[in-house]
Amino acid sequence: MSVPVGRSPVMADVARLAGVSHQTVSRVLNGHPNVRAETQARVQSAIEELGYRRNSSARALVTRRTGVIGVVAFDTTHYGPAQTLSGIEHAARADGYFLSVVTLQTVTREAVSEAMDYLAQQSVEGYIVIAPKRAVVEGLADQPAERPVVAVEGGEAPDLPVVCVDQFGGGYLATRHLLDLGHRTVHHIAGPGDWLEAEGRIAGWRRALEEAGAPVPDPLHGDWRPRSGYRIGAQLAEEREATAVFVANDQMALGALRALGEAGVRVPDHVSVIGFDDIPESEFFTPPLTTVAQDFSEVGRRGIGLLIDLLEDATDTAPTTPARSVVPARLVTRVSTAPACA
Amino acid sequence: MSVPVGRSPVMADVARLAGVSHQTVSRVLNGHPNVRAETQARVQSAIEELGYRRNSSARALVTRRTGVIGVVAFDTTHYGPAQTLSGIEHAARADGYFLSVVTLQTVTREAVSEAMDYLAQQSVEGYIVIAPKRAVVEGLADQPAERPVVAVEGGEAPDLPVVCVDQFGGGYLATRHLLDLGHRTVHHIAGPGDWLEAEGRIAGWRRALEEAGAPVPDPLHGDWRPRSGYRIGAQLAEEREATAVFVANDQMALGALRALGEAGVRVPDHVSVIGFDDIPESEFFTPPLTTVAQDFSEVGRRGIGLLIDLLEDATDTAPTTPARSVVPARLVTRVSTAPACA
DNA sequence: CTGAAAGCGCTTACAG
DNA sequence: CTGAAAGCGCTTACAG
Repeated sequence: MSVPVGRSPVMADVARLAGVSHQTVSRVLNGHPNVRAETQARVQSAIEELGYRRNSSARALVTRRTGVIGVVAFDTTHYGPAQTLSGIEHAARADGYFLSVVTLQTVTREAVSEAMDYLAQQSVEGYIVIAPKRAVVEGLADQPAERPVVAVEGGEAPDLPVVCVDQFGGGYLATRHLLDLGHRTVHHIAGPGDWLEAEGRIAGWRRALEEAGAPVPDPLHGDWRPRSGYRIGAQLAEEREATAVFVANDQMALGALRALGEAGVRVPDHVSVIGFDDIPESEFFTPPLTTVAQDFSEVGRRGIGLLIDLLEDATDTAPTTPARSVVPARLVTRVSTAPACA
Repeated sequence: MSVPVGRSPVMADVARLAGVSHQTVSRVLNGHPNVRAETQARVQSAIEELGYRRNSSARALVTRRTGVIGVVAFDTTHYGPAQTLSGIEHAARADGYFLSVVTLQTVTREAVSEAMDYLAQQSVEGYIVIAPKRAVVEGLADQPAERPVVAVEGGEAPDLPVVCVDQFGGGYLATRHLLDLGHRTVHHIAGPGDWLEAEGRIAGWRRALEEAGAPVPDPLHGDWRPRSGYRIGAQLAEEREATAVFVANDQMALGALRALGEAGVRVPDHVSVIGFDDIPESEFFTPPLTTVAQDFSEVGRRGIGLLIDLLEDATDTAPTTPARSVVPARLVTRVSTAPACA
């Protein structure tokens, strides 16, 4: 054995065993064409015999590429962000990149820039930031940004490449569905005002209403959690005005469904309810929830695709307008929506 | 400016600006004590002026430490794993480590060892593997394992340090709760047979039943998803035998609740149902679900703690028995369980 | 097709 | 308290 015990083998060990120089080993490892087939085979078997593995730090030091993408996500009892993260990871790995992840508890501009700073210590090549709030996106645009950044779920970010689901289209779709069912108007339990997804869904809802010449009630803001949907649902039940409610996510819809049920309001007989997200549970709500599905995996894929383009594009000509990719939303019809009572 | 445009500053640039050698800069950066306060201040301000950031690859090359922990998680529409990952991340960052994450679609021995291989390319210092199936844990023990590995959710792993929630205790708690309510016995909708969590919960359930001298029905296996709970719930409703059902997770409990409701079986009047996980939705199920909560953040924290101990322990004396840390489960009483009808 | 030389940007002994 | 020297393990021109 030419490798001392207790030390992992280095390129020179492989070279010695194969009877070549370490440059030749490097060539083989990097798929360089100018290596004789026989030499290549000898090197390969030396690599396997030794269980050699290239030192990534040494390689990164000279190539100036770490192959690491930094991801800023946030702490989630929510379905969407978790799915998005997973989509990002799969896409990154398929392209041979590594993912270094920081998850945030609070979604503030400061927390995000702190997270990016932390990741910078690890020499990430670029960032994917899940940026669901306006302040975060704006903070992102302010960053010195020596590395490319792609915002995911970032609404219409000012100066950043963005991938997001078509929240506006989803809100429009949901509302249109209810109007088509003959409802005079549609009430809206919205997300918190500073979330871009909430904004987009509100805008789509409003547009559909306006197009139809329907009255536009004030949106009622929850905090995404079931409890807030419950509270607002109870209020709606008491007012006895709404016949159709578009809820900005399935968790709040669950709460609303429960409040309605407790108040003796039957869904969909008395009131139609539609959600947003299509979480795995919503099919088994009481009643099974009509909702709007988002393709989170696709969002992840496109986000990584965009970032890698930025990373690998030789054409370093700064694009006049940053790329922007919008994934369509899709209506999932179940039984919580029905025609308006005549 | 002593730094050419277009190149990020290196230690030598800082040294030049501060009028010292680059070793002194290194000392300041590493908090080495023997640096004159005045020198240190000069170096610090040079660092800030230049916006200098240490090259992590160069550093890792010589220290042989990357500060990166590899995490193998799996694709999750499930609540628990996502929370666990988040707990791991926070704990790691608090200790100054980075997390490189691979998420798996399929939980097989091969997929896990492939993922670990992928992470090895990045020179991770150790691994945290979320290993919820027996085959995975066993595969882990077989690994060459040049780096420390901690299994999370790994039941009673043969030869690995493990952190997990007390599934047995949780199953026992749930069953005991139902027996204490006067039920003659408790039926069990279990998870898939090859999942360690499912096994642990079954064992706890069985023990509670046996201790009470209650009959032990066959456990009915679902696949964790709502639909399987629905199917089994419908079957139970038809048989009209069960008065109390312990369901191995909240998602299946949701399905069961729905099937029971459709069959006209009232919960908890006719049948009591208890779940496991305490997902955010379960409080708003119909009816709100009594369940068993797991502290996923604590699992993540302990997992990282264990791994870092392994990484940093100077006392390299191989412990005779690998560490094992069990996080208790906790009963959350809501309204889906009630005393047995007399 | 292959090897000798230089260098990436740090840290670690070793002097002083 | 501080600096000159060596070296971590690779890749990249440069020769041949």
